[in-house]
Amino acid sequence: MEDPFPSFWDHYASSGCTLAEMLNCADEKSNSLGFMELLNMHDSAAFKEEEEEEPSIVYYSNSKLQESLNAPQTPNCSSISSESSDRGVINKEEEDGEGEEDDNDQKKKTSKQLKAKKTNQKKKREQRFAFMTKSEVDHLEDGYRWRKYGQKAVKNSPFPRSYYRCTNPACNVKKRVERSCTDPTIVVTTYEGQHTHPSPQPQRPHAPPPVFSAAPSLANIQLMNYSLLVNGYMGGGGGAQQLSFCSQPPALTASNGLLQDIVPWPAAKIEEEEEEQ
DNA sequence: CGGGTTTGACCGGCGC
DNA sequence: GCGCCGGTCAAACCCG
Repeated sequence: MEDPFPSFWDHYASSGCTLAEMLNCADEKSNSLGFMELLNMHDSAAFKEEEEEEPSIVYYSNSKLQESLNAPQTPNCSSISSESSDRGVINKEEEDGEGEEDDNDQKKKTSKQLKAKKTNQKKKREQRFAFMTKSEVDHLEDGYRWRKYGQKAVKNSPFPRSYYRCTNPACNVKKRVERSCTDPTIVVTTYEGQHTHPSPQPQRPHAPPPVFSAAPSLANIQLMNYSLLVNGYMGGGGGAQQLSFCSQPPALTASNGLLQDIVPWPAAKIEEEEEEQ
């Protein structure tokens, strides 16, 4: 089969940068394109159609890669703001200001109901983007600070799903973290929304110069999915399902830093696990 | 003491 | 209508 998405990896191969660096480079470009945005801009029209259903998934195979992404992955995106506005976000003060109850319990209930209404009105979801990483830790460092606000058991999965929210009060980006039910080493991270602030963590000093003008598309990056997703790796439990893949791995070599970490998922392992089930 | 995590409860959506 | 499930809240707790 042909590689339908050669451009990104072509750029990559000639850049001498790590994948994360390339993504970060893009983030630093004048257009303020970041990791998330780069991914989201893939066929944006189609993505918008899908954004309220399932996120797209990118698969990274090594925690090192993830660690290396500790630069903004969910960057500022002014173009999204219009979308946010039509989400009908309710000003909290406005909502809460409808009268103060003396009774705490009633207050509590009222507040919960209001919140429920809020979430209801907020039904239009933010742009979501999911990717998979092979990592031992659930919560991967991505340069932003997150506060865990919930954890739920997931049906058809022995692993709970954790809910995180960006600690910046002005930023309503959320992310969900769960492990693949079929392989505990796979962490599925789903981002929702766009950060409205820069990453609190300093950029790495040796950030390389931009090396490509054309931002990689989601499809490009999904090249990394190639072996995992062929096998329908997410199983039934994960929430993330718009799996796509490319039959051919990008022409990666082990010579470019993190790239060596992007290894094809061992099909044999998957087969083993399927036999176990 | 402030910030983050845990955890049980609650709510809405959805399928039957 | 009912039950299941995902998502969220918030009090209690933990930790540096």
